[in-house]
Amino acid sequence: MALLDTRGVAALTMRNIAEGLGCTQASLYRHVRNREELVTLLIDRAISVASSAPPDDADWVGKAAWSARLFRDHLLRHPGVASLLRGTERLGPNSLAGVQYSLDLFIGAGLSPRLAYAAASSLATFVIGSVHFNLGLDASDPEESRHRRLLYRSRDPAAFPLIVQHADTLAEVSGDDEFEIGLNALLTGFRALIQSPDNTRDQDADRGEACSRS
Amino acid sequence: MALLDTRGVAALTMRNIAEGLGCTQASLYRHVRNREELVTLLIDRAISVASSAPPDDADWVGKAAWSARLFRDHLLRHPGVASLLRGTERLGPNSLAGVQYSLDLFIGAGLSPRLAYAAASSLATFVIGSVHFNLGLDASDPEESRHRRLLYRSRDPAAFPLIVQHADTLAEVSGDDEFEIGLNALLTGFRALIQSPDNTRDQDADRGEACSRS
DNA sequence: ACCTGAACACCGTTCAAGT
DNA sequence: ACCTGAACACCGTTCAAGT
Repeated sequence: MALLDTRGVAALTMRNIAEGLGCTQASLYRHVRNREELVTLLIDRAISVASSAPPDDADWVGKAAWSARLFRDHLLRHPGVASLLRGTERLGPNSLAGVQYSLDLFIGAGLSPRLAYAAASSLATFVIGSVHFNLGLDASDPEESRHRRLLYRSRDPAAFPLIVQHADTLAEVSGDDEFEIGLNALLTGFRALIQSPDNTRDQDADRGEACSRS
Repeated sequence: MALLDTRGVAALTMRNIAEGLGCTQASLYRHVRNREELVTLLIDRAISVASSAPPDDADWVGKAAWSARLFRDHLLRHPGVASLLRGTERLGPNSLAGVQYSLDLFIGAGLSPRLAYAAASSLATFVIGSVHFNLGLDASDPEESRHRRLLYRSRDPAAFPLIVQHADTLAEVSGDDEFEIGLNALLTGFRALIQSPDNTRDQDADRGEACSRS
């Protein structure tokens, strides 16, 4: 039932689902406990993406970047799916397949299982967050840049001097640009993590950075 | 009206808001067009966070990390706010103040305005996405790790060998760990971006606009 | 100008009653 | 066992009518 692509997330009601399946809304509760459970099942099924493998001659950075772009493109093509993605869904089989793949990649690159898991989670967080950020904007794509330029230009120069000064430049930065630069930075950071000592093996002794919170 | 903290996002209905304000639901539409407009106004007001400045003796990496952690802690303390955050809200004055601050930081560090903007956006994307990922989990914090361990352990070893093999290690990685490692990687990547040539000035900016200034 | 009461068209969920 | 019809308690939004 990935036909929320056609009418959007707002139309994904129990009544509409039942109509599409040719039964009444009450019947759905015989197969599913909540609407939330139905959504969880739907989401995991909709993430049958990373099936196409990255080019085999690429290094691990290239493969990670390739998969991340593939995942992002898939979500951008199916905004309804993306708007339903929360963090609780790491349990479905398709999500776990993604975790398994990432672990394989990052452990093979030299990270400890712990760091590989954290790196994979960070990457997924960034990809999903990046799509969330650009959800309502792609529809108004041609107007979007102009709108942002006008918004930035008309701010108070005393309060936001840099925004006003560079309004034209900032307005031209697309969601793709942001994603590519962030993706690159993340992978560069992972590579640095590998090259530094003490991180290829797991020892949860405190590292240089202060990780403590209040 | 940040009293969605007490009852959660599901209770943020026009009827409840009106009751809290001592009027009827219909009256709200005299001051606001949609529920969405009300939410947008509410969100920007709820992001009056970064008011406390980072320590002045830190370098730009330290300041960026400090602000990112501050923002994340604020969102974790107010889950209702975080669950309403989408990407469309960069227009409010408080959000723009965050953009202005980040631009100041990254341009001062040596990035071009374009890259500084993309870096700031990536960082915000990561912070917000990280909070989204951990939203429903912090409540069940004590049980969460055990639950994940059991889930990972019971998977099919043929399909998810690495997950099963390292189940105990992976289950112990907390949301804080993931965030710290991703944050570190992002900032490391930004630093590498600065040190590489050709990035401190804007290449494809042929316009007369000055792109770097004191 | 601002507010009210009442309605409209929805929503998720439940439940006795059918077969 | 599975489905149905009808109801319940909500929701966002609108609008004639008040003051």
